[in-house]
Amino acid sequence: MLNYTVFTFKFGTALAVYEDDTIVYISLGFDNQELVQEMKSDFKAIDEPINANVDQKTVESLKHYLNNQETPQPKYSYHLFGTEFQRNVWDCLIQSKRGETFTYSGLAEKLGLGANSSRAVANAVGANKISILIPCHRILRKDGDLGGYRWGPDIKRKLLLEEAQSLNAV
DNA sequence: CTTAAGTGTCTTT
DNA sequence: AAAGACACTTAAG
Repeated sequence: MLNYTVFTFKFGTALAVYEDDTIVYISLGFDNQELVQEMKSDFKAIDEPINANVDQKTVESLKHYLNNQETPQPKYSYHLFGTEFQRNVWDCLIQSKRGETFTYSGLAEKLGLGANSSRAVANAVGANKISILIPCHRILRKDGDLGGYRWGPDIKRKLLLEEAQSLNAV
C-alpha cells in the first residue's frame, strides 16, 4: 500500500511517497497543493490507491536525511519505476558521492554510449522521480551553466552549494 | 553573441 | 510505425 506525506525541510516543501520503508518518490517545491497535484499526475499509471497515512518513523528518518545530506543511507531501498536504461543512469548517480559533479556527456561516456548521446542521458536523468536520493542536482552543463532542474534551479543551487561547503569543511 | 545539426530515448499519435 | 519532445553539446555564422 502506497502512502504519501507532505512536510517541510530545509529548502522548502517535500512530498514523499513510500510503501512501508521503501521510498518510491520524492518531489520538492513550495506549495503543498501543487506537489500533491503533481504527484497524482505522476502516478496516474499506478492503480493502487494512495492514502495520506503517515508512517512517522519513515518520515522522520527521511526528514533527517534531507536536512543533513549525509551519505546515502543503506536503510532506504529504492524502488525505481522506469526502463532499464533509466535505471542504469540513475544507478550511476546514486553511487556518486557528495561534492562530485558530472556532465551529461561525461555520464553518457561512463555508460558506454559515446559523448554525443548526452541528450538521451539528460532525458533519462530528468525522468527520475526521487529527488535528492537520486542526486541529479550533481549534474552540470559542460559549459559551466547550472543546467535544468526538475524541482527548480534554486534548490539545485542550494544543494550544490551546501555539498561544496561540507566538502571544504572536511 | 546566435543558429543549426547531431544525437538516443521516451511519449504520444 | 512515425513524429515530436527533451534538464545537451559542438561547430559554424
